[in-house]
Amino acid sequence: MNSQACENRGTCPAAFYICGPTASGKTALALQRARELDGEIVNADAFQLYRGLEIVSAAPSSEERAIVPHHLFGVLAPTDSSDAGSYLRLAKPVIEEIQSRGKTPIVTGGSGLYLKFLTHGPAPLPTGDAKLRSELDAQPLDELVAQLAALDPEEHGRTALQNRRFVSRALEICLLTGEKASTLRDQWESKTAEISASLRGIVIQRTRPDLHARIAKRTRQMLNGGAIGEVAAIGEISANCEKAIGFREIRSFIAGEIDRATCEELINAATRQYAKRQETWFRREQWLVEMRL
RNA sequence: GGCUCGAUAGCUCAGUUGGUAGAGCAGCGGAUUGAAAAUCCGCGUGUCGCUGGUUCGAUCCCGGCUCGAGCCA
Repeated sequence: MNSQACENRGTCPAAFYICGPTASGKTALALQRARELDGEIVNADAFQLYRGLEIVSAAPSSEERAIVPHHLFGVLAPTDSSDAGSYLRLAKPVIEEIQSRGKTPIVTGGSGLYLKFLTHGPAPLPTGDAKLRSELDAQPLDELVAQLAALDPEEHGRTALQNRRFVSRALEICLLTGEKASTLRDQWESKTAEISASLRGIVIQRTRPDLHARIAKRTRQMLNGGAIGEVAAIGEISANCEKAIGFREIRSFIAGEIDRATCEELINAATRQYAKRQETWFRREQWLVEMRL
């Protein structure tokens, strides 16, 4: 089906995207497609970018990586931070390089925002500023909301004002650029539809009971397969990297705060919730072809 | 065997001086362009153990039964 998608595009080798919720089987499918298409796999998972979290982030094994070329796995140190913009800067040259050799990049991952940047390009917005963010974090939410209302009434009107992250980001854009966040965002919005029309990819779908069973099985394999040692071995870690599902729970288990069964269930619940958010995200990406497994 | 306590949502529990019930967690739906495995919004999903009785009306009061915990034997 993707070879056909490729021909339709007329500019083979295009990139092919494999998306879907965590534990849905993206890694296995990517391997299969890569062999069929003589392709190479490019990571689009925010946490598989990190080194030292291979087990917790369910990164492809070294055996799997040996089958076809894999890119952007374990390229960041645990002390590094990442965001959608830096991912785009990392991934774009890699993808172009693969294409230049006549191979098809099989971009695989479940980080919706990262994929969005890759497929639809960055908005003309500034990178997050750590110093400004910590200043904004120190202020009460209603003050941030009031500031946003004053600087950019339109953005204020369409932002979820209970969401501190969204409010501070909107404010950050205004303060950093001296322009209105609403205007800058509109510039990006207007061009996304035509971009979507040129993209080819699939989103894996599974029934909830199936997905939940797969999550439970994978969590158990992780815990039995070295995840605890992996977390114990990690030294310094950035606040960004620390947010990997499983990391905090396993640390808590190692510290004796929770027992192993609780640790396992907490990881399962967090993973199920994440998977649900991913499904909601990808449901909106209408260019993705649904693939029921 | 006797006595006491408990039995309410998937789980842990609250509650109704008798008018068919609500929290947390789980779950479900959604938002989401630079922290995104993040952050935020919405939704209660129920034979109130079973069975008789009292009552206009019982999840609540009374009797019996079942199961569980504890105490005494």
